[in-house]
Amino acid sequence: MIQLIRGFKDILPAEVALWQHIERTAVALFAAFGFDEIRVPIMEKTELFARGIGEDTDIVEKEMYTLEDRGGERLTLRPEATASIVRAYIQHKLYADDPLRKLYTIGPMFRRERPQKGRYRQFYQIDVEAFGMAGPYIDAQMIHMLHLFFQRLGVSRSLAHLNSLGCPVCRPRFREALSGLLAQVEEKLCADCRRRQARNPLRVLDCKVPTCREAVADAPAIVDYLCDDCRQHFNSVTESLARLGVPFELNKRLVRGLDYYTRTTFEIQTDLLGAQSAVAGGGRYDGLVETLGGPATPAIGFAVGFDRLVEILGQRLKVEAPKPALFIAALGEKARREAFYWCAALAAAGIYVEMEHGDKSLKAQMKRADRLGAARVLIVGEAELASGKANLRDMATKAQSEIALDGVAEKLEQTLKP
RNA sequence: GUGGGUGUAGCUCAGUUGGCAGAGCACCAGGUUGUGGCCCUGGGUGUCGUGGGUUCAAGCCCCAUCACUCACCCCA
Repeated sequence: MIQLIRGFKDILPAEVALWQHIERTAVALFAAFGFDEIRVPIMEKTELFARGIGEDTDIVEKEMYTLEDRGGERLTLRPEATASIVRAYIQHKLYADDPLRKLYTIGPMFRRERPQKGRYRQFYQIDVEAFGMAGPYIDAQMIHMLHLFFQRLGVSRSLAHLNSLGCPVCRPRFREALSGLLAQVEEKLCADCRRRQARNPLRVLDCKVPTCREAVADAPAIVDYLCDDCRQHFNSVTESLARLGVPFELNKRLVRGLDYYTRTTFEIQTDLLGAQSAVAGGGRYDGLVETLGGPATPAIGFAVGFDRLVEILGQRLKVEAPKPALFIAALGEKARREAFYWCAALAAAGIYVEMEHGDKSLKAQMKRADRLGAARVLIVGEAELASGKANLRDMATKAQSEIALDGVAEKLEQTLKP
């Protein structure tokens, strides 16, 4: 048997209702905040991600699905959506009409990691981006919207973690101070952190090895090194969140793995997913549009881990399968033929009807009608075809009435119309 | 990429010292010659993940491999 690719997943009919529910909730909420949907390809030139996400990140270094197409071009299945949306924003000059653009997209992403709970090689994200707004209000609005989204879905046990990574003015100062401390405690750091120390010292801060945590316990906090502009921006964001009633927690260890982030970064964390605590995350990336060849444009975005959300909600939220308004129990080939056309007519009229296609006993057909939760059953056999009248049974009350077969589809449509 | 755990029926899982492949639920049929749920009776629906090896004999022991899973790592 051919099995699906490791780390990939089928979303079976039983789960799809929940996926659609989440999607509808998102779409309605985002629309109210003025976000438009954009759909971008799942494959891009490798260079886009290398430049956008950063050559030194784990994603680009070892997790991308990259291939050479028949023309020798290097292509990559997208590991995230931001780079594509930024590319589209630049390529189609979406800033020309109005530099302020609020966009979202929903779709699959690909990263070749070792699968585990809440982590797949093809996974889905709801990705939201806002371009052209430099001020702190959009930061607060995004986190507020995310909060409302989770609230509407009934996600409990989750909290927004918040930090600021500064800007090209103040981050180097912090980096230097941090490097100074790391040099002092180098012997206590794990091998990974010693490697990080040189290339990306900020990452040492979110190492989970206890000895590392201890070693950097009194490391300087980046929020203490922010320049005046960044400090003011960050204060304003936290004030707005407080006033909007969004619960959050400052987390000076919140460092994110993509190079493009500046200033505000945030994550929604939960303890319901084992080691995968982040169910949504994002931040400001004021330099990315320019890096990718567009005009200098401030921007901020976040992504929600769709699969993780499904996992959190899965146990709790049950969406009922639709039940047929009618089941036609047909006995004999002639009756089945008529039933087939009645079903077709009713479905065309928007009424959900089921029938039995095999040569089954009435008892078996009644059983199936019951299992499907059909409200009524139309029973038609040789005798009914001959007399021109069939029985219509109400499954709840067991009451049965006669219905003339002449123009029966139209009559049923009237009776069953919601 | 590293480490641990698990793979037996559609699902959840038993399977002793190596000796005929099992249970519950689900499903199908019948009890009722044309009427659902409850009940009764009957039916196992299986490449014991896969491929080798040891053995008279392997679901069980050995090797390899694949998948799932948890953790590291990373992130959504």
